[in-house]
Amino acid sequence: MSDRAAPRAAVDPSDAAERILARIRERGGAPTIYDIAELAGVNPSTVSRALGKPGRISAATAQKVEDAAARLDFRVNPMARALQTGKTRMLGLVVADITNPVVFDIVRGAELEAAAAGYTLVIAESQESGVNEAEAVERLLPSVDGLVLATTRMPANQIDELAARKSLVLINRAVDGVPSVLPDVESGVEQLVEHLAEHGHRSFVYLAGPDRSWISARRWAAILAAAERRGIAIVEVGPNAPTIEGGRTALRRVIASQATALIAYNDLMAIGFMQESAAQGIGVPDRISVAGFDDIFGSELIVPALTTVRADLVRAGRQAVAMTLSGDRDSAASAGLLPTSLIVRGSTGAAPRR
Amino acid sequence: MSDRAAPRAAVDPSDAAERILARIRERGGAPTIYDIAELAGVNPSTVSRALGKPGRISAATAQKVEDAAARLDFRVNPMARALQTGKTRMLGLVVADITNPVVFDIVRGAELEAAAAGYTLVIAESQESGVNEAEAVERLLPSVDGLVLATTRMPANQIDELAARKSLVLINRAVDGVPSVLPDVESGVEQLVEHLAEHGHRSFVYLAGPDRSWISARRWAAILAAAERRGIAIVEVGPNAPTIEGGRTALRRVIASQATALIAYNDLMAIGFMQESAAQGIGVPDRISVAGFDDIFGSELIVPALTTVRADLVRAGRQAVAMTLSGDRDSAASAGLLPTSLIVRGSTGAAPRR
DNA sequence: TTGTAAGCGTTATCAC
DNA sequence: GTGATAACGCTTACAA
Repeated sequence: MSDRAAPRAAVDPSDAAERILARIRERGGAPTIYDIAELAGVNPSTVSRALGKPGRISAATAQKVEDAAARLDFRVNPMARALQTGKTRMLGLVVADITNPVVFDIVRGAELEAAAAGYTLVIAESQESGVNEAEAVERLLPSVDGLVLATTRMPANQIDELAARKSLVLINRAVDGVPSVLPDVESGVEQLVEHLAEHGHRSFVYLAGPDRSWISARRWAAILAAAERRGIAIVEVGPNAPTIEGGRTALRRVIASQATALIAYNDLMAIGFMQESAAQGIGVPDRISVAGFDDIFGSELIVPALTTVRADLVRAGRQAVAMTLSGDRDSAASAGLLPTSLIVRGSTGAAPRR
Repeated sequence: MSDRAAPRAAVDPSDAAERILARIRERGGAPTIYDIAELAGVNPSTVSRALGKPGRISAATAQKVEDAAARLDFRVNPMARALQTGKTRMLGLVVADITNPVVFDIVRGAELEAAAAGYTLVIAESQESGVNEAEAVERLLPSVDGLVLATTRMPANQIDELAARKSLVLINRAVDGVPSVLPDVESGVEQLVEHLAEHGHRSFVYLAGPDRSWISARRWAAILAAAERRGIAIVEVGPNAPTIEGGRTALRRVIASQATALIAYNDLMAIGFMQESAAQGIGVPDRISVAGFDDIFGSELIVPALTTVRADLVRAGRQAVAMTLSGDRDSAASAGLLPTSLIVRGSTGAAPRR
């Protein structure tokens, strides 16, 4: 081994590091691969390779580079990398309303999956407005490698256009040719309608969500079909705001229908409806049974606790991100539907006797 | 006016646009300022100026550039801009637990303010773990211009270090020399303790939050002082997980203390405690009064509804982002404390007779 | 007011 | 296996 140090290499390496660190501090920036290259005595391109693709470099050089990088506390500049590669390693997630409990689980799932893949998640809120949503999408688009739209309000053609530009995945919305993560609405609805039918209910109201909500239409279709199959009377009341307030203000119209069971577009509306019922002295479930969708936080706190159709939203978030990253359009079909299940609680019971 | 077109400029401008668009499509990228420059017949730097600093360009040129940009559907590449300027126009927000309702409002406030300032908000979750938090911060750091840490678990020295590197603002945590947004704990606590005292309570329990939670310690200190001032007996029970489960498992220890009023670190714990009380047949507020902090979604749903100390968390989020952007350390002092207020609901009532 | 040219920190394409 | 060099798309002195 040529262990004897070359006489002219007598510079104290830790001194060199100090000198470089001082220079970095002085220019007030972060260390770059040039700094590392200098300290390790190699070319910047070698540093890039050593850090980026471990295989293609000699073990000795790789070690030198890694040591130098650690010594200088180096982190790659994501902007510079993105500029060169065209990949930002960021993902966008657009949701309608961050304060809606339904969204939390989606966000968490997406965050988990994104972080696991080394991606950074950027979240934007549309506040239930299509215009805001389009703006948010435009703002995010140049910075992200892919986009997840949860319960989007955008028209199908806009979505198509978007999908052509970026890897795009939809949650709770189907558009031909665009990958999406969808709950198996039928299965949960079937259980719910069966549960209500068993309790003697022969007349339902569906309290619809917002006007152009794809998923609200989807739920309505499933409920309608299941009710028809059993010869149960059903009407759709709406559209309504998908909020507590939306549920509250619908009370009178629902009661006027003389239905004995209410299925709300989501738990928030069901909760609003129940609050207003309580205020008006209308008994739940004695006078009317109430059910919702989503099983949000709060559904088991309210009295009576809310019967609801739950979907695994954390999984939806994870899956959407995974699909966005794979960029594989065909996986959309193969992904299948997310299972849903009925959670029976106190807000549903026997239909009142005529 | 020299209105007559120069003979050699006879190229159909819309043709030129088509040609450039085709080229862009072919190379599979987004339009750049070079494309605009070509179409508008000016230099790229002029495009940059026209788009970036409207004042410093002739109206005619500015118009040409804007038209060309619109025609090509141009958007600046944030990465390229960031690389040059060192500013990413992104802000990081690190929260302990996205699914904790307290966090929603902070997120929404931060999002609102960031969007208004043209910044993009990047959210990371630490899942209540200091290690995860440090990781998330490191991951975010190179991509953001500033950072907001909500209820951080990081040690003060790490926070100091961070603040030296980036514009940093804390929510619900104070560290010397680092700007922070803090609630006026004393005022809300004073109201709460007074409310309980008026109802005859002479013995309290404070159900503490996590071990190193600065804000839990803060609340305890305020409660302790207010109780002492009135000669009310008080003990701290904990630390506990700041969750429903944390509240549930504390029931026995709280009851054993024979206190007549419980103040929980947050609403989640208070709700957990009440759920377990109900399960054990312990009446709230007949046997023990319960109060929390935060006024989360769900606090008014549970029965009895929860008495709680509310702070304006949306405002906290907004303010934190605004402070991060201003980068003004002194504004920390001038910002003052966020007002808090007591929301009295059914979970607190008269102390049981001895 | 506008053009010229350098540079931000990486990665990719060549050579050697 | 490693070094030189040219991009990536934008901003910004400095010239003109």
